[in-house]
Amino acid sequence: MALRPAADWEQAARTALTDAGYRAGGAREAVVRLLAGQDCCLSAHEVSDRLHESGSDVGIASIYRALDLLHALGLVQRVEFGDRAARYEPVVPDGEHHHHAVCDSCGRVTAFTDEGLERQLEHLAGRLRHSMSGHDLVIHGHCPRCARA
Amino acid sequence: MALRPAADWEQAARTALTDAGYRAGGAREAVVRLLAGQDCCLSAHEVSDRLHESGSDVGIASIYRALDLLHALGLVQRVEFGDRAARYEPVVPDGEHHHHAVCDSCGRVTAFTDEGLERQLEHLAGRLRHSMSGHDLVIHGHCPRCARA
DNA sequence: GTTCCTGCAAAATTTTTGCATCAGT
DNA sequence: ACTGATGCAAAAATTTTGCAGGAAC
Repeated sequence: MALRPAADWEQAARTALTDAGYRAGGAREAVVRLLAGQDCCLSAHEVSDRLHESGSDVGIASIYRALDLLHALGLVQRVEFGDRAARYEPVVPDGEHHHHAVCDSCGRVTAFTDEGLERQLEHLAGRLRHSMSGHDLVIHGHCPRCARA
Repeated sequence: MALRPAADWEQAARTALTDAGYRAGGAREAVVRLLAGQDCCLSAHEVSDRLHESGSDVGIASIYRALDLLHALGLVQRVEFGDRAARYEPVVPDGEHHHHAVCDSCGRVTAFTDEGLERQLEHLAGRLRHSMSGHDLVIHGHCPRCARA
């Protein structure tokens, strides 16, 4: 299942940041560029590693600050898999939203979408009279490969 | 929405622990007793606070060990709300499963159940050929009280 | 030139582990 | 008695914050 990364999320994020009065520094820029090329979530540590691999020596504090800001602006979603590390992934406005199935054996993460599920969640939020700015569903179990073993 | 706590979860948990060869120590016993009287999730810190309030001076390490063990045995479920603290709640076998809506304003947590959602998740896991030992859905948004403001 | 951004280092939080001691079987 | 359970303290992992220097506007 190839979930395409946000083709123009990068530009949208930059515009949103500028519009909100933020300047274009090197660290935040690098984080935005990295996330834009990503089709699933990354932890702060993973962001740091990848940036260092590509020669961008961005401090971990700046990464956390960038991710916090992007989250506050609704540009990234925060996901937690139960391993005590927050992960972040781009949010495509009006675009597809995906969820994650995590294999408790090998750690493999399978992203998936389901239109019916999204509708059901909207319906649920309505029933609870709870507005919904986002949602985070994680299925735990065993991936096809590990289940066979 | 009064989600009844697991009436006999406490006994079931004790049996499961004994059957798995674990001894009945004071710390784990206290954690099990506290969780049994709980209808929603508690963080390790909250467990510690409540136990100390009721006079049980249980070390935080033992609480984490007890929660880890209960989780490994499938007796408690782990939930994360995005505030970097894992929460734990009893799992009632074959019983209802509930999810959580978290208010990003006031932090209030609303637990809810939805039979249709459960069915849909089973269906989804089947489609992904991913076994499902548990799942964790968190809706973020504003509770009725905060949405009005 | 002012103000925000960045990186380092230190701190705060949450969770895990080592180890000596204690308790359950 | 043997072995697992517990508590303390130290360590580890993740995230946040203070601050001085540098960059964007």
